[in-house]
Amino acid sequence: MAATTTPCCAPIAREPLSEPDAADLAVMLKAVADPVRLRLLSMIGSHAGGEACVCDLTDAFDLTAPTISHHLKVLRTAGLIDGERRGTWVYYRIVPEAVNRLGALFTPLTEPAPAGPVPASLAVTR
Amino acid sequence: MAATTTPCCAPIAREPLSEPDAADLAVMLKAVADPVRLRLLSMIGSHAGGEACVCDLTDAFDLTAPTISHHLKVLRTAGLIDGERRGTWVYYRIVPEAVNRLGALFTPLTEPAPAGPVPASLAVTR
DNA sequence: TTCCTGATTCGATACCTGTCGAAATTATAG
DNA sequence: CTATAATTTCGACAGGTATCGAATCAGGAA
Repeated sequence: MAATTTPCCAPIAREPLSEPDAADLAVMLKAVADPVRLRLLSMIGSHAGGEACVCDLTDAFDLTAPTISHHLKVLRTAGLIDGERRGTWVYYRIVPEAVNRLGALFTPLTEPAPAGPVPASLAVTR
Repeated sequence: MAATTTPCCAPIAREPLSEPDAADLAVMLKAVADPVRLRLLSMIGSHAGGEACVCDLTDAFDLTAPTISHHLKVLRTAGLIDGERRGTWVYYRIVPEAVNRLGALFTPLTEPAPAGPVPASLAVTR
């Protein structure tokens, strides 16, 4: 489901986001805009082997299993992680394309960029 | 206010995010996790001169002025934009450090990242 | 089979959030 | 000083969401 590697979207300060693109990205960002899910994503991504068992994740939080399961589902529905059952346990791993897409969106701007004349090279392309 | 250039945080898949860091980043991400605010941020960042007047922004949406003002406040509170009143109009511009911080968080991974040996030096800290 | 353990689904509840209309604020123009 | 325009603040309301306990599903072991 939703394995479509949508390329999409120049850096956020490059040109105005279209309404559909904004809506699409917002779905992904909403999934990440939560302390628990951020940590889950980080734990999964940094875990040895590139994947983590739900059993490992649950213990790190002061939350019940259903709640963790709910958060994992949100991340999976947003296309940020992918899960697979192997025997008794379920393993999740990051979907790199999705994370990279977010990284590309917030690509570095012109750095400190104090108030300058700022050449119109950054004008609205439109 | 809140001009503290919090460095913070390795790429999300590098090591598990600490609880405080996750909470901190979630605030910023919540601000961006909305279609309207995403477009506002994009319009401000890509506007000629690096700043945009509220009057310009309001017309692009099918929302009332109070609502747009609310969204701008959310973005400003999160430290993503900074506003300044000049005469009758209020101008907003992006805070590059904040956006860069998000970009760094979702920095590219090792690409396909299949199951590798990956030393257990990155286990869940707990 | 039957039991046990890991994980998800299902309701229910308390809280957060996006939106609006009305009122208040700020600054320019007559 | 009064009028007008641009923004913001203030309630208020509808819809969304994080969390839990209980029930359910999926495999492995006795």
